Amino acid sequence: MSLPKRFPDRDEIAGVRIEVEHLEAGAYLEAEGGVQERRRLAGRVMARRDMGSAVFLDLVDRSGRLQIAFLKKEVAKAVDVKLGDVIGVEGVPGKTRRGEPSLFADEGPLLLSPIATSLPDTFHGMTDVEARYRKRYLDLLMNEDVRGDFITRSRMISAIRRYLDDRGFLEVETPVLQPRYGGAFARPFTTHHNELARDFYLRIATELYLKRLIVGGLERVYELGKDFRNEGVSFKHNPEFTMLEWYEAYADYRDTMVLIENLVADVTHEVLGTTVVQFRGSEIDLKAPWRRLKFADALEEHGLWTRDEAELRRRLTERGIDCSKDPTWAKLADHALSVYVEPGLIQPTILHDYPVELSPFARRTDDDPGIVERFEYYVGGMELGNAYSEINDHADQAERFADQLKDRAAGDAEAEEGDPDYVEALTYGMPPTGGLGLGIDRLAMLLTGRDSIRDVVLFPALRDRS
RNA sequence: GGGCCGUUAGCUCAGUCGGUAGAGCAGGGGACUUUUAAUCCCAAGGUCGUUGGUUCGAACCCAACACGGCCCA
Repeated sequence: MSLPKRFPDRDEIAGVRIEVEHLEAGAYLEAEGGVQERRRLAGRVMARRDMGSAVFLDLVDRSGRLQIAFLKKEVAKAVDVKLGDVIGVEGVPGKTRRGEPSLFADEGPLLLSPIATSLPDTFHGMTDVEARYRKRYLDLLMNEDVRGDFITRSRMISAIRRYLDDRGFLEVETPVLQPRYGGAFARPFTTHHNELARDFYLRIATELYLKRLIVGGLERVYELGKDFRNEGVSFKHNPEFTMLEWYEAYADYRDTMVLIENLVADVTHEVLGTTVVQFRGSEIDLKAPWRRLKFADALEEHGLWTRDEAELRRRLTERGIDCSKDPTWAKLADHALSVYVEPGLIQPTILHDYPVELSPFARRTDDDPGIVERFEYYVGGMELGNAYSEINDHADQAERFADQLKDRAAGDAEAEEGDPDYVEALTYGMPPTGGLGLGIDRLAMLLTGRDSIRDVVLFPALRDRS
């Protein structure tokens, strides 16, 4: 026997539920003239209450859950479905005598796809964290809140696209396979192209390609896609993660600050109906404007602002910090920041004016050549992203790459390798440009109130179970 | 990398002092005229994460390993 290949003219369960909301107990949904309305629903059977000559099913689709009532004896006797079957039903919407919104089916359900195994416990759901990640389809099926979180994530992403599209940004796609990697401090994944007989890196950022497009005159571009970093896994790190980068010609980092704080606030309000979120035990308000804090002031608050490498190392070591893996001043300052400053940045904070050593693509400030026009923005003690006024002078950029190579020689494996092809692009001239990156998974954590990136990534990276 | 915790039926969990495996839900069979985790009866369901060790005997004690979680670095 062949099962149906389609179930046309389907209604959404949530919509039917709203339609019957106003009815009295025991009433049916009627159109003008007293004719009973009919609706067609499809979904998964998530509960069954069998009375013998009356059968009740709970049917679940993406939008919600509704009871299906089979009250005619012959029909009820023929209802042969088990928990987890995918069925289609047709009937009259209404409320039972006890007031439960229901679809009253006058014929048996149409089996669309039978379950060949058993669903997890429908009362306790699936709670084993490892099982939830490995069999996400069951997690989504059994846990409505999980389903809701991924719907929230999806809405958030489309709202971000809409926000940028409406402001004249062009969505573009640049290579995932790159002959050189750059645009961030991270170790890459390596792969091999057989025909071209060469290795490629999976991108760690889209930055250098997107800025070539600014050279090319596209003026406002963004890319929303996966980056890959061959690093540890934690509550805020997954080896592949979703990143938004945008570049805006004729803007500087102050313009970018205003754009990002408004984007996050507006997108959050559009998705959640409020700018207030709960995250890791804190109530956080994402509405603009956000607090501004200078990098140097942030470290000075903790008595850690000095440009002297030995002195900074001494102060950190004095406090019990292991600096053995921090070969440069830049690494030490970054370490100090992540230990003493970041965890305290709970309400949205724009940390700006970074030391030049940490920022190989950012333009120097007018006042101090050791400081660059760069900011990172933090919420809930977590970095959401990074932005700067982009270097558009080829000689300056070449010099920064050279400085990075010195750091590399000093033992910093994450320092930039340089990219002569990118420097060449800059020799053709690039308009002054503001650029920004935003960690999409981390923003999704904030909007869903989840503590772990694994709860907002559908299929998080796990070890093999051998 | 370190510490702690966990891993028993498809799922959620018990398992006492080391004496040979239990429940609920799901699945199978049956009863039942409006149920809400419906209820009731019957039968079935297991490589106790893996590998070693101790012991007359190990789900339980010991070691290593695997996977996961939390905390620390």
